[in-house]
Amino acid sequence: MAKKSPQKTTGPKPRYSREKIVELAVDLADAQGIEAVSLRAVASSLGTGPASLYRYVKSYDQLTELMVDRISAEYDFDACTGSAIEQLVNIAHQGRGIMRRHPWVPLIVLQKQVMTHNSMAYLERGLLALADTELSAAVKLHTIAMLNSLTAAFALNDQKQDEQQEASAVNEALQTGAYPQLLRTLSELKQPLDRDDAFEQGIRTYLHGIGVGVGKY
Amino acid sequence: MAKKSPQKTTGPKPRYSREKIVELAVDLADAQGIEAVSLRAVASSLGTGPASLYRYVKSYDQLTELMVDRISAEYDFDACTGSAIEQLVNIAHQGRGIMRRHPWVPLIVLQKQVMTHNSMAYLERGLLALADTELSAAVKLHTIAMLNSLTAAFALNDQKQDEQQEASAVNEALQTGAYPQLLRTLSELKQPLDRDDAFEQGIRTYLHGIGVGVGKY
DNA sequence: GTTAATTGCGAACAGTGTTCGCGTTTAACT
DNA sequence: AGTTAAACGCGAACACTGTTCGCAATTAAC
Repeated sequence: MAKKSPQKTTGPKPRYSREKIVELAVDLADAQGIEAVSLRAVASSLGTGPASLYRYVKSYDQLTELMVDRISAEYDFDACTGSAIEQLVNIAHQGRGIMRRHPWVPLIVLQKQVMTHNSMAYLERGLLALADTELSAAVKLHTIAMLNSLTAAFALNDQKQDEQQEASAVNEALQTGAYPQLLRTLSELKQPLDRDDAFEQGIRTYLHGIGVGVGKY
Repeated sequence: MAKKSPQKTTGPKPRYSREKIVELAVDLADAQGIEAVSLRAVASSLGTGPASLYRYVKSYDQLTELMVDRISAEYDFDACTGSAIEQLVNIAHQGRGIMRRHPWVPLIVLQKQVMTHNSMAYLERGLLALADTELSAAVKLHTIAMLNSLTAAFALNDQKQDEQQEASAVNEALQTGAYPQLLRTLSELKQPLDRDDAFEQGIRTYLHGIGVGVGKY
């Protein structure tokens, strides 16, 4: 029942480690954005060249998956109590926090099916919350997948909101009168919308619509 | 009231055109994926080098935005009738079809705020559908943005579903007993879920939850 | 005919992920 | 103790990428 050692026989002791590499990559991504995470940058922050990393990581793509897996450890699933909906909302809320701390996460989880331990634990915990519902297996899986995707999509919209630059070309186009509704709506804008509320309400009603809330507790 | 000509005075006539470039780029992306769309590839399918494209396009990023703008012309907004929800569901349904034909679209719209003509027309049409509701301006804008994001997120999940590879490492992990819910749910899977229905229902209940359906018609 | 603006684009630059091959280290097996 | 074989470290190179520069060619206006 050894953990993982087909043979740990010969060869020099590894000078680095997968964990350390992923940690440095995450730090780099948090500090300077995911586009700053190149194998060269990670390797050089480790004091070596890019080729060395391939002893610990199969490809750049795998590195990004491992990065997602690492931050997925930040979930605290013990804190999820209450009804099925309440548990899932809690998970989503935590996810939102995580994606705020690590803005590069949403794009990765949206495009790749990450199947590493912590990501599977996320799935597992979501399914546990749905265990007592009447939903079919297929719907359960779909629900958890969408929970994660929704959180990510929302996080990306937050980012777009923050870095929104009003290009003068857009303003010109608005003045042509081609977009009356848009022009009017923009002029009616007063306060900028509580995005935390909108998120929680969006998640809650989405889950309710799927039928998570039928046999509530 | 000339359209756009500060001066169209001197110089040789352009040999190519922005439209043709974007068209070729879209064709390439449809046929071989967005990763096959490099400036070199587009240029060479045009019979020239990459530097030539910069007379028509500011950057690779702008090219991708123009690509999205081009496929956004495939929306038929005249076909949207009925209540506010019904109109938005129709738009979302069209978006789903578009993103199925052009699988590279979701990732771009999720990460960039595309503000070109056809994309603004999408926004405009969505706001028109919401014009008679009691929603605040901020909520209206947020609703249309989420409509687009939801469609894209769903499309990406479809893609993941299709190209899902069962890595043997994952199966091993399942057999360890660390993920009982996941194991059980996967074994209970019978039919694979009608994703078209799930999409439409998801959109519909999401919109309803926001309050689009209150003053229905 | 001169001038000035615009286009086409080869060449080069700085960057990327990835592979190869060789030297070195280590442990196991004679 | 000597041999063998597996694992590690990593410089060098490869095939790409987006982007910039500079200059020749073209065109229209003065």
